[in-house]
Amino acid sequence: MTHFHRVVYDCYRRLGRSFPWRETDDPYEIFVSEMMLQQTPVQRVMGKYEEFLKHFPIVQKLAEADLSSVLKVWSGIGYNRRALYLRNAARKICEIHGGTIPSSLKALLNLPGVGQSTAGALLNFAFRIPTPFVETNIRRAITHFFQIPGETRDGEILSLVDATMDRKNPRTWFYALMDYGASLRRRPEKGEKKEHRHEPFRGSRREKRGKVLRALLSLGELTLEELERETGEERSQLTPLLRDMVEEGLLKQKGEFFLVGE
DNA sequence: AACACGGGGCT
DNA sequence: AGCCCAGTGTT
Repeated sequence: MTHFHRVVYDCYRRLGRSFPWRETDDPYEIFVSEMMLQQTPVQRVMGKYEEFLKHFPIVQKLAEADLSSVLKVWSGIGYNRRALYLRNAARKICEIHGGTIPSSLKALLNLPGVGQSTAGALLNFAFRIPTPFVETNIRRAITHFFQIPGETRDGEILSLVDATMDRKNPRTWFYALMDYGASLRRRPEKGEKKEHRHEPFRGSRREKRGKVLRALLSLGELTLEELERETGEERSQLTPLLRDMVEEGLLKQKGEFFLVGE
């Protein structure tokens, strides 16, 4: 038990957070939470998580689901392509792994939408296999405590995570470490890495994509003309955007109609 | 290494 | 209007 451990665990006792996905041991339920939490505030996930599991309680149900039904529940969380990744990951889990969430890093990384961070989180939280990983709260926790520059490479952060993690209690340790990191928001160190800045959301291509998706989810299938009217966007803006969304598998085109699904 | 990808809440 | 927030896939 080092000083670092004492600080982190002490913080956890004082202001550790409780979430539905921290109460379950079901790897599928934890998997869903990790996919939702990518680049998404915890508070927002809280509002959708239980509803999502009510609609898709087990991985087989999600695997069978139409993309439109998944996106209807997902809508509002953001980064809609993650819903497609998640549904497709569920299919792959059913086809290749017999409906069991895989517990090896290699197999997890082969699932769509699962990278180093999500795979690491899953191994620790769902399977209690101690696995170093880096995400924003862990980065903040490590750079703050060890007083290293915010621009420090993930590789170096990762080796510090590896060197300091509590291998006997991986799940609790990473909850504690992430909560410690979360408690440090709002008072960044001098050299804190500036998260790459976004364009304004208003008027952005992202916003247009969101409008298109919402229109198609609520009205079914629409022509280009109808989409122009429903979203209030110009055809010249809509056309390339629709082509990309079809390409990504978010939308499908049947004749002159566009609809949600791949 | 740089980009694209949502959207709600807060100041 | 600008900033923040449990990353991943593509180019």
